[in-house]
Amino acid sequence: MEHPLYIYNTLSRKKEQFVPFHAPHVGMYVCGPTVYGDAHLGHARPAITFDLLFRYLKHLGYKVRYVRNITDVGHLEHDADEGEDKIAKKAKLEQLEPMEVVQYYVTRYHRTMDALNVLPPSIEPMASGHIIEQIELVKKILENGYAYESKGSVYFDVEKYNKDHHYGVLSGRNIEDLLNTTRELDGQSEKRNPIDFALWKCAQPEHIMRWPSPWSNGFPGWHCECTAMGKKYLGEHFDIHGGGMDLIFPHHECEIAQAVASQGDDMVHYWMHNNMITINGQKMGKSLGNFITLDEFFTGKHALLTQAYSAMTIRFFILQAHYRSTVDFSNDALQAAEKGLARLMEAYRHLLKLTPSETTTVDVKDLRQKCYDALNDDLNSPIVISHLFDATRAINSVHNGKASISASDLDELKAVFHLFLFDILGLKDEMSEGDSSIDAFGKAVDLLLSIRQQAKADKDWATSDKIRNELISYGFTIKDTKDGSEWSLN
RNA sequence: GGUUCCUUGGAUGAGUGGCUUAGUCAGCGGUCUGCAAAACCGUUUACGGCGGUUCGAAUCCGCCAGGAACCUCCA
Repeated sequence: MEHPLYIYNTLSRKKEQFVPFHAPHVGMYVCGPTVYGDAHLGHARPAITFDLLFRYLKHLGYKVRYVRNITDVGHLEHDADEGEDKIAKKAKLEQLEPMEVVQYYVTRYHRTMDALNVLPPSIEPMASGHIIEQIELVKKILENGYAYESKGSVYFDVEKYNKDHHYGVLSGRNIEDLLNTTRELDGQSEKRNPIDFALWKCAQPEHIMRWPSPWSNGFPGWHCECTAMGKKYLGEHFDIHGGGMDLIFPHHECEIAQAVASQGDDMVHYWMHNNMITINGQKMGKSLGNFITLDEFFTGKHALLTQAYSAMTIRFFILQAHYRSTVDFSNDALQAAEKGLARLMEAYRHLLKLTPSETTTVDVKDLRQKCYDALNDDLNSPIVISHLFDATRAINSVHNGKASISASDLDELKAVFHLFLFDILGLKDEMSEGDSSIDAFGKAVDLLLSIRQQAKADKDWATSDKIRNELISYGFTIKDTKDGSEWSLN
């Protein structure tokens, strides 16, 4: 491979060449949502980041198995081991079965991901469907002596583990600091050490979600699901594990500890983490209450939003920043993204209609390679987009008759534009998604514009302007070109 | 307090030792146009502060200032 793919590995804090364990197969696991609320802008970040990776790896010819879990049990509020289960709390609040809450939000999550053109993963396992695998994991860790039972619950013995291995490899922590900074919380008497984390929790009498186990009727600790399900579907060693940066500690750190404690080594080769989306410089998050759901973006119904933003605008906005940078939300930034995206899409529509010439005066030769180079450099989507904007300038020049392009260059340009814009970046042209009623509607508008064209030819400016101004007042945008008028609906 | 990271022009957001500009949005000037819009061309403002390494630093190192994430659930 001439220009290999490099990705940043959180474990080494370096960009590393991507070499799969068993090419052409690639195993990829990404932490999905806990389904007790609607997805917000922050959830779109990992979904889109790893969708880009998924699409690109497939394009490179890999056979990718992409596992993205749904957390529907075991994720507790307030404190990792003492709080109330998030799903159960929501269920109680709304007087529903926990699984009704899960079903409701999973359906809505899928709909939102679909709108963002995020491809479904290969497997989307639920934690509650893998209790047996998680119990097996806990048993194994107990057998190996890295866990202990206490009042029906099982805890991971971090101090013991740290004697043989390093607890903190991923997050760059060491156990002394953790011991000094871990908060003292109520009800931790079951644990030998405050930094120990739960592998299995004995359910309180009022707790609805519970399963039998050798230790008690209870439920698995949060970190178990990813270790158990990753192993089940991707094997003891797989290539990529992704998620948000906020999961590095404790979630992913604990996953590593669980893997090492159960099988002797970590399962994961490349740990990848997307950065946060901020709002007024602060992380957008559920606990901070400063989040805006994706549905609210799509409808514009939120106090902080001055307008609605399409799913593709959101996707483009996210792809315009590198996934390891924070990105700050603002209406200005989103409006800029909306306009930029519209320009790209319009260029693509122009591209399809260009007629080739004998000679080429625009340079399209290196475009494909430049885009590959950008992606190979740790998925640098903003650079890919900047190259597509360069191409946009060339396309518009030809469209305006100020430049020419040969048939072969035109074909190449079409192929490259389509490949990167649609197939890999996963954007789509929301204007051109027509059904028959839209088609008929479009033809009617075309007819009006052809009447206007005739009026212009007759220098009947009154009629011409009336048609244009009325259409504009209905929300259309009218653009006059050499070959007639073009329209779009805002 | 600890760990990790960030600070680029009016707004966003790449880049990482010199070679060629990131790009987008906004602004300004021009071309085009019946007038506009769009498009195209040109263009203004920049690398937090101080010191060091170097022939040369926005880019490496140190210190300082400011900010963020994680250390409690969070994508």
